[in-house]
Amino acid sequence: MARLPTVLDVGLLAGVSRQTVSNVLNTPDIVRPETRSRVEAAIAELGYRPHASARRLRTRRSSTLGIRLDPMSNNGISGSVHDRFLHSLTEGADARGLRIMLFTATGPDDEIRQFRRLHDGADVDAFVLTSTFFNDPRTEWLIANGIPFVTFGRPWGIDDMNDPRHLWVDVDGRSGLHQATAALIAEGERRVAFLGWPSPSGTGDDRRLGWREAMAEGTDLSPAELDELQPAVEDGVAQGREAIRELREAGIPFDAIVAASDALALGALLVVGPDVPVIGYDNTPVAEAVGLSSIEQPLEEVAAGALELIMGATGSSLVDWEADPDAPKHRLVTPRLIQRHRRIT
Amino acid sequence: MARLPTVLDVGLLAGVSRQTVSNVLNTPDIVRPETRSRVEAAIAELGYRPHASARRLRTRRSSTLGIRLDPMSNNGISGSVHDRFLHSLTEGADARGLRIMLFTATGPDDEIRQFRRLHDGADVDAFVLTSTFFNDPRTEWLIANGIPFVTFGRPWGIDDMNDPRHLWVDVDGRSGLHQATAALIAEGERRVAFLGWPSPSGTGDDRRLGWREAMAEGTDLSPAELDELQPAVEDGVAQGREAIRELREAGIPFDAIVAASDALALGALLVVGPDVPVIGYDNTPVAEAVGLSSIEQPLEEVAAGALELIMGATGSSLVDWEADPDAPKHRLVTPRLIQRHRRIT
DNA sequence: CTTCCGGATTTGATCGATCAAACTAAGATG
DNA sequence: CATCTTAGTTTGATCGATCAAATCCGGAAG
Repeated sequence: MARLPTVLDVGLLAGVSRQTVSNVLNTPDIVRPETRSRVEAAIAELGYRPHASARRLRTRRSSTLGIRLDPMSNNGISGSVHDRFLHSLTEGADARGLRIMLFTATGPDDEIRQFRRLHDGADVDAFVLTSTFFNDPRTEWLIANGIPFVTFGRPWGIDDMNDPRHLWVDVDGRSGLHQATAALIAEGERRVAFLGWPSPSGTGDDRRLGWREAMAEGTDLSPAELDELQPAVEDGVAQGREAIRELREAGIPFDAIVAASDALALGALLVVGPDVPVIGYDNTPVAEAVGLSSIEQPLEEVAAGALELIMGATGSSLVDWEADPDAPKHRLVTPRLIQRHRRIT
Repeated sequence: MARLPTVLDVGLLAGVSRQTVSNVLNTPDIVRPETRSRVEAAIAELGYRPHASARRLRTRRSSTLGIRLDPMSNNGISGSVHDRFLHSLTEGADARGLRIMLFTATGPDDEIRQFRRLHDGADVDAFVLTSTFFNDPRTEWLIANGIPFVTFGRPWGIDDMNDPRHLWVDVDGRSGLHQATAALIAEGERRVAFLGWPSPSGTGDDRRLGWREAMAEGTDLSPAELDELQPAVEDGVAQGREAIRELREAGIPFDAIVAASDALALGALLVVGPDVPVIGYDNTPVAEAVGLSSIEQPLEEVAAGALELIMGATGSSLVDWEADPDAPKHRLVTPRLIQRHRRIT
């Protein structure tokens, strides 16, 4: 195979220098229109493609975002969330001329090792983190090392959610649970239980709060009664099933259930039978398949928001925070309730 | 932040030249052990990381594989297959010092455009393709342009499945359906229907064949009777439901169903009730959640196989086929049946 | 008519690594 | 003792692009 054409070849054909070709590619507005079109014709004729590595070496920018592929999350049910987010992110990145590079890690420490490797090797400019948790060492490390990143998930446990060095996008789970709970109350249910995760869990506590608020607004249950109606277990179908079974055996009556995840909701479904309404969270394929109502997260919007925060509204290079301190630093998007009718007993 | 250390800095500290540092990194065996450990100490002390782009520019190798992120496949149910494959692939790649770069495309033509962009830009060395289909233009183009690739899926519709220029790994769906069908026959079922996809479909026809063979071996049904028992519809829960409904309305009796996908199987489940056994394909989270028996594809093995075919048993650079014409060119792995008991009516 | 200005373009240097060839020193060979 | 070999290491050139500074040129200003 012949050598691929370079800026020099294009320049020779168009009768200009390499730099002018480079200018046509990067700063077209400073090139005379006539020259520009001549260069563009030459590019097309030769089928020229810029050599990404050469450009990266010189500019010290990779135009690539790194993202860790989650370890097959728990039961696989909510894996579709990460999957959908990743897909939207890749599409949005493509549209901006960015690339997405994947990696895996065995835990937070290993992930930090990967951060260093990929960043120092100039493989990626910035990282997108998912599943943030309390006192996440990853974000601390990235901030300390001045490496740009954006998280899908709020900086739970940090005093200042508005730290300008920590960009984040998140879904307002509190609103989601509020919607779900309010919808059940509107249908006449009174004792709506919340099947959630053990505290502290940023996401879990936030969702629980939405439920409590809706209950306080729409029912006359006392705080003590609410406390009884909020079993907390690790995520999973089996765990959800057991939790609801125990709630029932403890003699605590409930009319309906809202859950922190579809996996928990499914576990609940397997216990309560068709007459007790259950609402899940994440709107996974499983929820759709069994006819489970669920909260849909607008992941396209989350992905678009992540890109906007880190690369600007339409840019393909990092936003310079020093220069533009007023740029937005986070975004909270609102999920919505998807109502379905049941197909499982 | 200070400038990152380079090979030169490491060499200065260790008292050797840049090239010796490079040799320690790439061909350690030609460096005197004593020198090597001195260099390694310097590397550790400075926290040196090779600049990936510089290396790529010089070597013309990116040590990166490109893979298209599938457009949210059909109903999202079987999306988990691609997801799991991608995960295994990324882990295997990490272990070899390779990276995975994602991209999306709106269709085969657009995907070919991306191939050219990523390959000419030296972003990736090779591609991993999924979901191959009849007369796939992508593989033709890649072969014509001499770009290395491996497919997850056989080259359906091509005369020569052993074309050494087309590396592939696939799961033996025929064996999977044979297992499922034989298991049902062993349990005493006789009229086992096959709910599949319209022909021609490489994967679909292959799976159907496994069913027919098992039926021919284990029952006395005539070919004409079998023809009646194989409805074919596009993939999807609704389509599966309708197909089985029509089969029933047509007055064609059946005792059990094997399906070409979990989505179709789930559709069937919604019609037949708890007494008719149904077996799906892909062992998705949905199957697990509703207690649907299904065929599990060993995706770790598929991913490992893909890497081995293209990079050699443990290598991190492309296998040179000219030099080693006897290297394996494809691999067929066997799936296995997962038996469950039903949770849906 | 000369000088200055600014837009358009070109030239020289550089990013960080590896390749290819040259060099060095110690041991083997005749 | 001079020459050859070879393992180990160094030097010069290069990959393809962009940055920074220099050059060119036509028109406005004095």
